[in-house]
Amino acid sequence: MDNKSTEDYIKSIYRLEQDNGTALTTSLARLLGVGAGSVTDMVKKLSDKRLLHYEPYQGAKLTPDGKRLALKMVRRHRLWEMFLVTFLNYKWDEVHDEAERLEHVTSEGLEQRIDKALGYPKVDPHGDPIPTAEGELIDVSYKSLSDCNVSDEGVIVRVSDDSPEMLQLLTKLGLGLNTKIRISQKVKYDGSVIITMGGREIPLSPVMSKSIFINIPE
Amino acid sequence: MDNKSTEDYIKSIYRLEQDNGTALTTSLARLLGVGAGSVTDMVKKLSDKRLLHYEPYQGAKLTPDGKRLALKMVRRHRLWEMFLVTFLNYKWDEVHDEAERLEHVTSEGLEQRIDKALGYPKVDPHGDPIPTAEGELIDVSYKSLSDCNVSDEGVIVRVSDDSPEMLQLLTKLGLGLNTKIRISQKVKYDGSVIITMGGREIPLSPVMSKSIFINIPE
DNA sequence: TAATAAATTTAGGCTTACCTAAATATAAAT
DNA sequence: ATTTATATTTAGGTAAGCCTAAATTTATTA
Ligand SMILES: [Mn+2]
Ligand SMILES: [Mn+2]
Ligand SMILES: [Mn+2]
Ligand SMILES: [Mn+2]
Repeated sequence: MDNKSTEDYIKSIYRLEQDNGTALTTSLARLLGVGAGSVTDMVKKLSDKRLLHYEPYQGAKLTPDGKRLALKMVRRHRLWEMFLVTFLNYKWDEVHDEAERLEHVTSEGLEQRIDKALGYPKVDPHGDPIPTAEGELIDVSYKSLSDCNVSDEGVIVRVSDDSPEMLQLLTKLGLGLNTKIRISQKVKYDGSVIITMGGREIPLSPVMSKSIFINIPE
Repeated sequence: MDNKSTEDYIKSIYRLEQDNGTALTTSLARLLGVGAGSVTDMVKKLSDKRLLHYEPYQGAKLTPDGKRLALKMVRRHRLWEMFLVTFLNYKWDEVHDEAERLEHVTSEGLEQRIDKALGYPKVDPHGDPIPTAEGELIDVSYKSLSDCNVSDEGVIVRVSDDSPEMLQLLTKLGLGLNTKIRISQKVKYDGSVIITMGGREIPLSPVMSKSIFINIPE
């Protein structure tokens, strides 16, 4: 009945299920940093608790209860990230690990007070939407730079938050949420994308350009 | 190697050792809400980790390492309490349980930022001193109302924080930190203490008067 | 001092969340 | 259709942190 493990498993399963339709054992093991055998064990337990459906060899899918829990944890994680940035002067590359721990010791009341103190924010410091208290997640599917075409223009509305190093690099380049940029060239040779921002040309690697999302006004 | 248990044991041992010179098994068990046998187990493990000295039947005493850890946890606990009151509008009777959980997921950096955001506070919302980052605890030994004499006068500087109910009652009576009061009568019959505060007379039970501390200017 | 009571430790068990290695199932390649 | 490779599950174990009940030690009282 450990909170932390259950909650982290459910969050990871949620993510994998969103991306791939199902959460396979090995992907989960990699994401959680545990052995495959451990995952099989745990997934069975979570299935007993009716947080997910488990079909041997086919992976896991969350039940409504599981999804509710996942969204609650995502909400707490993102609220904490926002809170740390807003009230404690954290940078956007420093908040993930802290939130990863704080999310598990957050009461209903604490969640509400953080939400209120922040003025009920809609997105976290990386532009990821914050699920509502009722578990609604507004699915904003922005285009990543690698999916854009030359001369597309817009503001950065979201960046992938899985690498602090990448976030630091963006900061160094002067790129952040709300930065206005334009796609000036797509390099076929290596998949790079070259953008212009305030007159400067900035080349971005394929991985980088998959991690940055912009909103293009029609 | 769980953090939470280790840290809560060490904190409790610290408290018992301060009060009684040693932390006996049964007191610890009562304080932590576990069985006596469990305490014996755990105390041996903590002894192996050199956080305390354990003499069978004689109880436990913290080593310097143990004391350092205890003070670190007390510091984090009290900083969190102060933070919740100052930034999230918690009342003084609502912060203890939250802090009890948050203290275990607090990195060095988070501790520092909370400290800074609060302007390096010296005491928590109950008037308890906050140990410094270096582990210094200024020992302020104020007199409890039950130790005062009739016509003693001063301001409330500390209240015991182990009962939310009691804290709520104080609030209802209009008593808080910095409230100026005077001892108007000591009732021998039942051990009550009657105080005056802003003209009003307020009777306080023996337990209550042992829980309120004032500073009497010479 | 001997008997009794209270506190403490020991012994045997349980659950959770891990691990590793062996067995098995599924998918890919010949 | 086999063989081979990969993914997954099973089996057997471990360490924490807890429990209860029995044994033992220490303290109290007669
Ligand atoms: Mn987490
Ligand atoms: Mn984020
Ligand atoms: Mn605690
Ligand atoms: Mn306090």
